[in-house]
Amino acid sequence: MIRAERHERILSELARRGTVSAQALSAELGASVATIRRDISDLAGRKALIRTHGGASLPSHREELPFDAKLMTNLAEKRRIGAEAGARIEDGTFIACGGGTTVMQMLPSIRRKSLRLVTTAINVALELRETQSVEVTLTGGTLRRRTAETVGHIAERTLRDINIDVAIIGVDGIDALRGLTTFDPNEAYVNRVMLERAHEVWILADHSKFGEVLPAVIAPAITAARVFTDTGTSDAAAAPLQDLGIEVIRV
Amino acid sequence: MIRAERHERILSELARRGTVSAQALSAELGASVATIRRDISDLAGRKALIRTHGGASLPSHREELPFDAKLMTNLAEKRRIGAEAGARIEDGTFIACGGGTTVMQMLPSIRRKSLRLVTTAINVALELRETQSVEVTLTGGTLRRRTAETVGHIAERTLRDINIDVAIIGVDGIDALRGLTTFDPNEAYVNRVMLERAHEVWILADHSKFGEVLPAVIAPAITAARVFTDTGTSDAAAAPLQDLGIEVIRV
DNA sequence: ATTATTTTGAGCGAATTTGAGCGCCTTTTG
DNA sequence: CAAAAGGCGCTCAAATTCGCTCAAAATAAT
Repeated sequence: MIRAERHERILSELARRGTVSAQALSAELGASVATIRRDISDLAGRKALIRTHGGASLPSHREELPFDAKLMTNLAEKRRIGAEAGARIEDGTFIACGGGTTVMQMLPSIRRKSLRLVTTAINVALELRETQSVEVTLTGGTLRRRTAETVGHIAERTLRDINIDVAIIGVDGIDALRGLTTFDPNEAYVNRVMLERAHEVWILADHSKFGEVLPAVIAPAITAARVFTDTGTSDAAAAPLQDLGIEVIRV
Repeated sequence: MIRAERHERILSELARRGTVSAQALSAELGASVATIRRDISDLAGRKALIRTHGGASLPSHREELPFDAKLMTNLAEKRRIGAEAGARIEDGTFIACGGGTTVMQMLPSIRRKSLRLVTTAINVALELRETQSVEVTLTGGTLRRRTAETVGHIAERTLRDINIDVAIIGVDGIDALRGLTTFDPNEAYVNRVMLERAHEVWILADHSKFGEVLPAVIAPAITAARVFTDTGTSDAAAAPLQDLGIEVIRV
């Protein structure tokens, strides 16, 4: 295992558990305690975590950090989900997407494709800025601080003027009976418009999102859609969706 | 296996896993470690990945913004110009701005103000993301790679629906006879709309911009406007503008 | 078919990383 | 409060990886 991978897994564990011991990491990652301690020192130098006696803990002010805790949770799963969805996109497609953490993990795969993309998220725009083969359009609108996504009537109107081939959205809750949900009503509404305007809908959701029902409703029921998730999603969780005729892709 | 195919597989593995070791790739692709290392070097040269000891990791494309302060010419002047313009903005104003390097230097001084701002530039949005007191709206539109600004009919339409108090734009060329100019025609046009929609126009231009005439015309003639520049701008350069009744503020 | 060019794999010294050992220090526990 | 336990910083040797050269192999050109 190379250093970068250990660093990533340390941050991922940290995001999940809040604190980690060098001992435990050593056992989990199969590296000596000395190496783990060196890694922790490296990451502490980058302010990605706080070094503590015996291990490390999450930094206090998450906002200013290079590694967002939410981005690091279930990172490996999100990568696989994103890569799988990205690999299935065909050249020439017109894509719409938001800025969820799983959607972000899709971007490395679409960088080599030739397509057009409209997004509400400045993160996505930034990440694809250098990519020659992808034409990026921003919806515009009011900027939400928490997610760096744009919402409101401007975003909505932009989307209504575009014929989208595939809408790819990450959701915070997916439930066969209660539909797709998220935290912010404004974002939910923009996502809903995206779904309405799209010929095809792909949903990215890691296993932790299944059965979750959150306040803001994107879609009250799931109809035609492809759901991408990880192998951590049980058959029992996937079955209700498949009964609705929805394709569930587990990677 | 041909080289292009290996490159493709390496990038695809990287998208899936986030990091890869040369060892693992060698086994998976059936090529020697030496060849894999050469491939990684090639891809690193194209900035498609980051070479690390023992393998490679995904690149982060977010830190290569054109507004890197280190690369900026006349930085000190731009800071003074931006600070002066920012200081003159009153609370409650509705501002429009682009994303020029000088405009970026204005942002620190508007952090503490309470105002609304519409911008074409994702950098501005990103910079003000954490600022509670400033409500940020993005115009949306097609993303220009070089400047990270949005242009086109979407940006234009957003601006046409807003009554702007002050439009603050950085220009690449300012000349009393030939007007305001910049490099990109698309950006020039969006800036023109911004000027039309604004009750007041403030122009930020360091001394190097005076007398410059560039291909894309923002405004063929300068009418009512305030020009902010540095003390490096000579009286001779400022006089023609002042003769037109334009206020030139040198800081 | 033969020659020229490019690509690949292996070998080797240099550089980097890793893991273990050993006093010293911090935390815990009785 | 003192002793024990565990963690830290440090050094050093072993293990890996790197950069480089060179010959074999594959590919392209004549």
